[in-house]
Amino acid sequence: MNNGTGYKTRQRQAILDFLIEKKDEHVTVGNISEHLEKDGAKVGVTTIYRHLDKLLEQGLVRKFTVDGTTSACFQYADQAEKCREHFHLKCEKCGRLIHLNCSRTAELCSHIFDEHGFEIDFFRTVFYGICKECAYLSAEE
Amino acid sequence: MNNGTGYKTRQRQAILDFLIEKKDEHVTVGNISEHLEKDGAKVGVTTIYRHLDKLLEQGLVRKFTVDGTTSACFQYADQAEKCREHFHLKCEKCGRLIHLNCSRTAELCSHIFDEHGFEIDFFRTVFYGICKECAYLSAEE
DNA sequence: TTGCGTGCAAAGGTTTTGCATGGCA
DNA sequence: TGCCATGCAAAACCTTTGCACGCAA
Repeated sequence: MNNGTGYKTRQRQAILDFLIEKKDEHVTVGNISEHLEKDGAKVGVTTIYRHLDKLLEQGLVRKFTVDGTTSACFQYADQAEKCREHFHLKCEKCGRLIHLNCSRTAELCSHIFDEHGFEIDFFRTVFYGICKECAYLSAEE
Repeated sequence: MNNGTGYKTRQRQAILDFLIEKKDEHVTVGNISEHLEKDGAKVGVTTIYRHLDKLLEQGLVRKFTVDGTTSACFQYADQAEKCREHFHLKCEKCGRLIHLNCSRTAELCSHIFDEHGFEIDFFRTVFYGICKECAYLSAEE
């Protein structure tokens, strides 16, 4: 049986390494391409897109869109399995991804399912907003 | 003094009418263009983009991006104000957008702000999942 | 008449697809 | 060897810009 990761290739490893290195921030295809080229390990953008699609399916990366930007953002999904049980908050200013471990969200989820008949996809759903630090910084100005 | 609305033209009116008609939904430039063409009141996309930019400046429409979509979404601002108070559920199967008017979500939001210091952007945040109808249909098979 | 509004065509950027070649297993 | 992976080129999109012409005031 295939585990779905396909062949081990230089390209796949380079992309994954970069995503893991930048796991605390989100990166675009442009970022990946640029970085790998500087590293002397150039990978065609087509390949990058195709690997990101696969990683997305496997739940190893998450994909976001950020207002005001043109290209999609990707971020390594650390502890992917655990992330199916909680929500994620994405700060629209600093781009930080916060894992919200809070029983109240689980309750809301059950409520939405029981009363509204809607089953939430934890992996895909992201709360966008402004984090504490960024709110503080902008209030200072 | 200029009120910033510019000349009254057929095109501006047609775009505004459509935005108001669809005030409960997110519409894209493609939606607007398509609709106006079917209506026999075709407006060039360039003009649509330019008007949306102006309406944005005047605060008459809101612009945002939704995960999983390629083009920007716009919504008439009147209704948009109401949409700041509730969450949106998007079915991953049928694509339907549901406005969730439920006090429990407001409570969760206050909780997240008070306890976790994160201010949710209602406008951008969308819950992805499977709606009642689609769950029922797929269970039947 | 004046100057903004309009829309075609073209450009710029992101993402996808076709296809021949390369490389893992 | 048998597939999958790769990457170039081209296509498909979305959005913006340049420019000549149209039209509201």
